[in-house]
Amino acid sequence: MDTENGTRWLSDEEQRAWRAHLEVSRLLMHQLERDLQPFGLTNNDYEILVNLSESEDHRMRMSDLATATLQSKSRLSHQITRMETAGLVRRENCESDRRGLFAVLTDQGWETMREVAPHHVASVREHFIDLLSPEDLKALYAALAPVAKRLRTTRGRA
Amino acid sequence: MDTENGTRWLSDEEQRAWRAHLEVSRLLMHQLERDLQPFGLTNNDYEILVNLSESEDHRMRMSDLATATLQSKSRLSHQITRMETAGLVRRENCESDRRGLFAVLTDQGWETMREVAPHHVASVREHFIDLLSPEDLKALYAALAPVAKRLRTTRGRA
DNA sequence: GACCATTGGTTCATCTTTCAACTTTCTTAG
DNA sequence: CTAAGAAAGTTGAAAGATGAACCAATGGTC
Repeated sequence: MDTENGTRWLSDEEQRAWRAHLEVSRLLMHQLERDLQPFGLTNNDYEILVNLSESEDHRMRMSDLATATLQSKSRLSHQITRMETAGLVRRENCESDRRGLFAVLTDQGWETMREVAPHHVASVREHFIDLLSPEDLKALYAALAPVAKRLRTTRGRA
Repeated sequence: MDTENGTRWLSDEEQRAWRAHLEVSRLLMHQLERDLQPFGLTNNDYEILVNLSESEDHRMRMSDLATATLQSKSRLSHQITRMETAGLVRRENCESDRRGLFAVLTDQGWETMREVAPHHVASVREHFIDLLSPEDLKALYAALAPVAKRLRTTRGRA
């Protein structure tokens, strides 16, 4: 116990690591968002496109997509509606489960992806990856992977 | 060049470090938000409270607060309005610059802070800090500090 | 094979964020 | 001194996010 009420406050080392993580994650998201802006995409849009691009037949069930992108069903539904009107994606019925829907990449969506991906990767490199040494990368992954794992399982309640 | 069009795609090592960072930052924010919810605060609220608590006289100029919390003036203005109606904060005029305003912590705001902070720290420990070894912490900071620095200066255009 | 809890998705109301327009005060150059 | 421009904040409308309520379709189970 560090203080009279038993709270274990953060040490300086802990504090600065924590604040660095916080600051980087926010600034980085903003920067990536800015770099996507010229292409008329948001980070959310892009993430959906990535998921669909990497999937069998360029399609995913709504629920799976929601899980993969860590969004609520509701939010994803709105998001897909927007992307649908933008022509990047379309909804398609599911034969085997008639409640279900697929989100499917359109040709235009795929074309957009092919055009934008290189710029996005460049942006990730410029603002993050290329600023880290190979050791940094290893250390980062080693440190964060367990955190991610725990958060993933904790999710929904702890 | 890795491919015909000259894009330097991410290696597996790079990819997984990048995705780990991404995943942690999102899950973590959600978790912290959930843990603040019982106290009726959002992450944004809490961050404002922290900034004001740590400031001289528990007050900050709106612009400085906006900069410190990486928010737009507009967003901060709305945010403070909400916190003002919640009784956590009040606006006060600035003598020396009559365009300016201070956001000032109310007694209730300070009391809230004293009550909530221990829980928040516990949450940060449980979901992040305590999952990292001292070496992890050092490595994390060493890796991220330069990234943060660059993003901070890059901000607004690159 | 009828019932009921689950699952998959959408919708509506509400709250938050964003963006551009606007007011007031300050600063500075001439 | 004064006019032009910058800086500090606010405001309002439009877009996005959240959460609860809702409607089907499914999958047991008795």
